[in-house]
Amino acid sequence: MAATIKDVSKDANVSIKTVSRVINNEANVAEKTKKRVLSSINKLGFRPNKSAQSLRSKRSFIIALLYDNPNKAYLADVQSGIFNACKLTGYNLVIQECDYKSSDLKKTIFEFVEDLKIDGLILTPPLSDMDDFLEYLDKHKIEHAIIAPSILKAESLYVSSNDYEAAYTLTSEIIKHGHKNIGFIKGHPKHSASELRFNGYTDAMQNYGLKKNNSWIKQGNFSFKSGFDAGVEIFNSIKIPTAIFASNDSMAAGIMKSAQMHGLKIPDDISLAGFDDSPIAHQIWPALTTVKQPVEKMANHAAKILMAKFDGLNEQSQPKEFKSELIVRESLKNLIN
Amino acid sequence: MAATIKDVSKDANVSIKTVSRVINNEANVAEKTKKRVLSSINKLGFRPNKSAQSLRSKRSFIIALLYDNPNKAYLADVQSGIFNACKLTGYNLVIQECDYKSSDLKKTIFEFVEDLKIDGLILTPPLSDMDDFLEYLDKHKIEHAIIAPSILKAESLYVSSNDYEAAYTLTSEIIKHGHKNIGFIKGHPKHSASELRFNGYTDAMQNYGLKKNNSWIKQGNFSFKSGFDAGVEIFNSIKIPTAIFASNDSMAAGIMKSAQMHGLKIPDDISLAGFDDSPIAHQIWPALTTVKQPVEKMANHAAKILMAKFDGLNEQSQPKEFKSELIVRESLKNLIN
DNA sequence: ATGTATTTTGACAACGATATCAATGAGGTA
DNA sequence: TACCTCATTGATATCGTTGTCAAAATACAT
Repeated sequence: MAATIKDVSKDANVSIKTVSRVINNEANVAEKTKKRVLSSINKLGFRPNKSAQSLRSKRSFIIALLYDNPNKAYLADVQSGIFNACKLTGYNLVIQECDYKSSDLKKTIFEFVEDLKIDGLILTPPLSDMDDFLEYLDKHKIEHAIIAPSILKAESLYVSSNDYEAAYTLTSEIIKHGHKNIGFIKGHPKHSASELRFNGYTDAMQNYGLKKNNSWIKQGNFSFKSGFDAGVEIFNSIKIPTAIFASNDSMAAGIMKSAQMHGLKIPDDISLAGFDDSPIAHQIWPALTTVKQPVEKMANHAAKILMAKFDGLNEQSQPKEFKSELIVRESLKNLIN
Repeated sequence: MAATIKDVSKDANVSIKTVSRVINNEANVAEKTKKRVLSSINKLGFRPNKSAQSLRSKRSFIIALLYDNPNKAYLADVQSGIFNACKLTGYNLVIQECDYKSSDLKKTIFEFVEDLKIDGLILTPPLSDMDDFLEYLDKHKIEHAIIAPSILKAESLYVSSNDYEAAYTLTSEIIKHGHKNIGFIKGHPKHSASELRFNGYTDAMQNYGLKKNNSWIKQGNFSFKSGFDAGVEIFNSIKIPTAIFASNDSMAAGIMKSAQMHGLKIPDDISLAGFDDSPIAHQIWPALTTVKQPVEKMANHAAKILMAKFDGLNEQSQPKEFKSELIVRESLKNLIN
């Protein structure tokens, strides 16, 4: 039978309350007492009963990851980052898939949080940008950390990446390779990253004095198929660009496939660039020039600042922006010389 | 403030115990009483406090998914299948990444299960085949359902797919396309599927009177890189096969990349086949001939039979074998005529 | 009508922690 | 010594359920 506080208290010859104090690292326990209690805890292999803790103290040491049908690799990275943060602190992770369009999203999540006494949530796009949902969480004092929100509110916990800059840099890189006719595939309209990336592209084009051609700019939704379809449209048009920048790698892979089916060689006939550095970026040939986002690290940090908040630690609580890294691979042709 | 059993019992004018009986669907509650209680529950919006339930009854209505660094798409599918099963029953899902090589795997999982009062586990390969771990779970009466174990024990809960048959069928299909020189890339040695798939290949070759060539048979580990490396080796050898069957799609994609870098055209110079129908199978060009496993359905069923067991339902509890589906795409050339 | 079996119900303890608040002890001051 | 303060400790109530077991109500047989 597992040991209880009572057992420990007897063994250490103190009251159960004192043991509780030690467990919870409360102030005002004499050093000597604390040592004695800790050694009893160790000796008996005592681990607090989480249900009882949770019942009394209304917290569970569980955090939840909320997501809506994201890219699988992205989800796995996020999850892994959070999980590793949890391992350090002893928190557990439950996952909750949800439908951001559902009318009872709020109710579902509220009950989920209440029932499990979830200590806090981690939100991924597109939930990260649902203002009324975020407001609802605030109103009901449901703690949460947001991954990649579009609006960075100082008072909220979030991690973000420099999507705009990275897209600007990547576009510049394409231009520096001598390209002037550059198409763009937009991402999912509900993901804030889509707009940021598009803006990065737009501003770079403008600053280098290049003109955008609207027939080379297509709306996608981050899926392979949407990239493929966009590719088909573009390649069937009268004049095709020399390079296409897709807002993520899946769509870039879709374009690559449509190009290849169209008899176009990459990068000789058309250069491509993606975003995210998902596995597919280097699993196709030629490998994609792309931008690597430290997704796992971001998620890890999101979890850390969330949990730090529970423990009243504030030092780490600053929102943090993570830098992306440009990865130049074979899919981009140098037109100069 | 959320309503408690006490509130309901007052409202329905019964004892709290009777309310508890209704909540738990226990026998021997008069129909009339039950109705009255249910309507009070509804009226007050009562939801049982899980911490209290868990504390008293030692169950949590939580199941856990255990995995060790699998393919990301596979993980996402498994997770999604389980999650959908949970949604129907009101269970929650917590995920636990673990290291199958770790020496304190047992201890970690035991404490995890005890602390959270986890009702049951779902195991994915390679954990599905760790006999001493499974024995340990049995010994400590930790309920679990196993996805794709190699040894199908009648007394345990599992779901499996027909890897052997599917590999046999796919190999036959390759042979029927006129191929005689067929290479094979083995999967991760700790995953039982690896052996089954290899056996399917071996037996098909034998039954069609074809000889295996050991320099075309390479050990991989299901990763893209291991496929790539195997491809490099094979394509650098003096004589190359006309087709290669890789035990999964990632490795097949790896081979494809190495082939393309080697200047080989697919399927004209070399035919390829994979296994799993992961996203990459159709995101590359030419798309891979492969075998589609109903991973999500399998995981869904695993979760269902596990939860059915908790509720004493046995009807659904039969282990179930799921059938894979052959998907012929462009990566396989017909050599006949 | 009576006794017996069975169904239905409720009073109260228990699960294992934390919260409240009062009691104790140590240290300092007059 | 007597008094006060503040750190340390413990007795007991409490969180919201389910488990135990006995009482009450009902059904059934004689």
